[in-house]
Amino acid sequence: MNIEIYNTKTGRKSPLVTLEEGKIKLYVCGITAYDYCHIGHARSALVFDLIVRYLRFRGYTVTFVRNFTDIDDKIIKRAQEQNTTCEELSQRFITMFHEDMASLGILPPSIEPKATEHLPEIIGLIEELIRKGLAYQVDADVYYRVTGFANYGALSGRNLEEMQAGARIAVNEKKEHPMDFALWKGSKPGEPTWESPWGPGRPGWHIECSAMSRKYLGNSFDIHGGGKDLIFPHHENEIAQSEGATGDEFVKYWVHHGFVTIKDEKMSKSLGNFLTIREVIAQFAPEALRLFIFSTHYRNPLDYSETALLDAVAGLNRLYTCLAEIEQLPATGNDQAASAISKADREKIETLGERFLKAMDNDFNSAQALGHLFEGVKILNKIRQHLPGKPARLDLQLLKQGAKTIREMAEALGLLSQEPTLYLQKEQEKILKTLSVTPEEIEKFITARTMAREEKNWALADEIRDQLLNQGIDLKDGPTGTTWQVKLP
RNA sequence: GGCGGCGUAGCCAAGUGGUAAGGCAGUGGUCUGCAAAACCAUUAUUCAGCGGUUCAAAUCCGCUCGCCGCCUCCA
Repeated sequence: MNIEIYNTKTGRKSPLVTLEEGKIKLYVCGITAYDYCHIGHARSALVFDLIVRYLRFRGYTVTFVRNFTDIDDKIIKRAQEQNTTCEELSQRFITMFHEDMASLGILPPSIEPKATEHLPEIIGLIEELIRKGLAYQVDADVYYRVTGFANYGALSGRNLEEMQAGARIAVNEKKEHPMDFALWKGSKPGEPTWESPWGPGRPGWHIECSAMSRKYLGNSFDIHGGGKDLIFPHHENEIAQSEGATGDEFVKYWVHHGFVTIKDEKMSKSLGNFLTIREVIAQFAPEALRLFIFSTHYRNPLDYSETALLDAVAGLNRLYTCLAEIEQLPATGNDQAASAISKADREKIETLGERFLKAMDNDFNSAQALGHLFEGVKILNKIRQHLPGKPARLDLQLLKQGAKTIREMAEALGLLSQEPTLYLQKEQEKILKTLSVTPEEIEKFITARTMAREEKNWALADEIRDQLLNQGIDLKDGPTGTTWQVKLP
């Protein structure tokens, strides 16, 4: 089995062949630190968390670099508005970002470089480009000369003529070509400044990623990722800078994920339709958000809604409930009894792992992979439900093995890592806290109801039950008495 | 205007040439005094529409309609 990856550059899926046997070098464009992260950022982080976890699960050694843009126009503007420094502002939101990532269960990258800590590398790279005739200075600015790089537009499938025809950008008279972009910007008064051969200034946006990826991963590396909106101009410009300077192929596989939408529109600040990670996880468990995001293939758009998250919570409960039920099965079974499991079901469980891997190997198709897991749950539940009083040893073995496989596979996605019974208990407690009844009160109601039931006063018994149900408590009459549980969503 | 993507059941979503995974909701059932919970079963002769290629198409090709994104900062 081999992993296939969709490459934006070729527009096709192709087998993953790494530059170095068994090793993957991965660079992902991180955030510009000037505001709270929204669920679009969460998707980005989760998608690459999935890719890193899965590649490691498949045996690769992954070096994962994700940068912070901590100097840029937006940061300068926001810092001025808040009457603070760029440094303080960006550091504050980097801290917030780390908090968000921790609560989402995102594995930390191997390296998290910041633009402002790599000025020597950035300046060096710009000098290299000037030397090669791929950049030129105008006043205090330095621009990249796009006409000097033959492949400009190859990643995004455009050419310079087309881009000019539909250009919505105001032409900057200082530039040789309208598509030339800034590598270095001379600073205006009051802005953060670094010394450079072109006078005091600061780096343009794209150059930092070229400089930092080269420093930590080399001239060529395996995978570069980000949101689809970064294809142009950001990643196009990175290629021009890096390949222009080194002459080597910059990146082998370009991986871009789709957007999170709300009511089918891209989340954006201007539309005001974005939700922060904090807002969402205040309402829903991070693991449910993870399941929700992985339930669609990473390249497709994903529409956020409360209903969709509620569905994910229900799905998570289903998975954990199945695992918890199987845990409670007896450890030993009847050696004499014949298996009560059909051949088809046995096969489905036995091939679950390989079917899961096949789906994930196919461009990280987590939606399909999760489908297999849910199918496994369905079969496991069916088998367990039909288990005789003294189940066959073989059948118990299959159930336990199936549950183990489901957990192992799910953990490769960062899911189902909690103890199933503990998870369910915690969910109960969490909801119980929001209800208006206490466990003591519930017990009192149950005692009263049991008396009513003994007197066959069904009307009163049902009234008590309905009352509790209204408050979010389900009663369950069993052979050994009445138990209760919080109604899960 | 240029480039790209999408349209599969009430909703969400896989499936990219061999006869429609999975989840949520609904319905029926097991259980129960009746319920609830849990579990099981079931739910698309059909994949936006119309043509074409093929023994065979949701999958390939063409056209039409609808939605979205990029081309400016953006995950």
